Amino acid sequence: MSLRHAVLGLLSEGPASGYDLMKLFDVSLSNVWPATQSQLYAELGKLADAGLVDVVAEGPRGRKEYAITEAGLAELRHWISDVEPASVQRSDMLLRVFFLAQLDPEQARQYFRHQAELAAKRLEYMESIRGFVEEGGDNLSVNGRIALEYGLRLGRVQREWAEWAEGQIR
Amino acid sequence: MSLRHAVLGLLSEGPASGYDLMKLFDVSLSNVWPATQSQLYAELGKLADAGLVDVVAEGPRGRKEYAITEAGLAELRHWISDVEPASVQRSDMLLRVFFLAQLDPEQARQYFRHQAELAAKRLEYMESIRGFVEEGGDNLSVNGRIALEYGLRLGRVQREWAEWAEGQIR
DNA sequence: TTTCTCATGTAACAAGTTACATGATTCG
DNA sequence: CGAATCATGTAACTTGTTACATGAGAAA
Repeated sequence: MSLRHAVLGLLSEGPASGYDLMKLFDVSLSNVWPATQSQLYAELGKLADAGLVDVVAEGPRGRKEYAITEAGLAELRHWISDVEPASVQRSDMLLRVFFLAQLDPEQARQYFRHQAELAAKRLEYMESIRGFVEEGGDNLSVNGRIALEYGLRLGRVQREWAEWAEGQIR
Repeated sequence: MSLRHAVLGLLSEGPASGYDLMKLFDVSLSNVWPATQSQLYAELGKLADAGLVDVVAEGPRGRKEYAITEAGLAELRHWISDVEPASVQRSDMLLRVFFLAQLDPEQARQYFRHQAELAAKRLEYMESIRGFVEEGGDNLSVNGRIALEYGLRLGRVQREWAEWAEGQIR
């Protein structure tokens, strides 16, 4: 049920339309919780049915502006502090590692080299948006920087681990 | 389509029944790719329909033993070396971080403290299975140790990051 | 003989993906 | 006027979760 809370979280910063949320998602949450446009609109409908958000205004082109309700805020806070985050995170990158014996050693080393490169690229990307996010003083930016720091640290261990792993293949 | 390849990967080590695979999953892959029993049996059926595995023996209690086919091995190798792993990994733990402004500062610090503790517990758990996995000389164990090393390094940054983040909340 | 483990499956539902459909308004 | 952008939605499909159903064979 995390998409639901992602939407509630964005709306906790102020009212927005589905279209607004979509764009907001793309520049913020999509790195930790991707969502598609159709998923978003469907979720807004369900959220409204459940009374966690309200349609507070209707604009041109059928635009509907949503705002979080008291019940929605309560649900959001409850989710943040009382619900345990998922303990296992799926990784098809690590899944492949288990089966590397199906490749010959040089290909297996290549796999790790490639993962190291990808991690390096992600690091570069995160460094680049760091300057961009640096400015925002809003809640999302402040906490987004904490999340970004996680990404940076994660990227570094990924790169180092992949380099180490390459050396493990004899 | 990763479950499919997880099953192919396990079968690449030798024939097994759905029941065998289930137990194997629990002690190995479930940490990087959880799957339920019903998912497994369904996938085996689809895999057989697609000609990537064959039923090579039938035993007591309706037991069916599956073996990977040449086509299955080819598909597995192709997936490992030619298909890019997913670039974004969902994290509802990081998602919550974006919305921490909804809690008061002490609660937010508590959140990070709790995450640091969880990371420490996971580290302990991984240290404990490390000795256990240390022995196996089979392919799955050798590469499993490389995956485990990833888990250990990840756990350490998670703990350190959470401790750092706690200090960021003013 | 009763209980445990082995063993496979179905059904209902929730979540996520991909593609398509449609139309209003704004801007150059 | 034509193109870009704004704006919402539906449909088909795949993947994952939860719960239930059933029964054979082994061991106590």
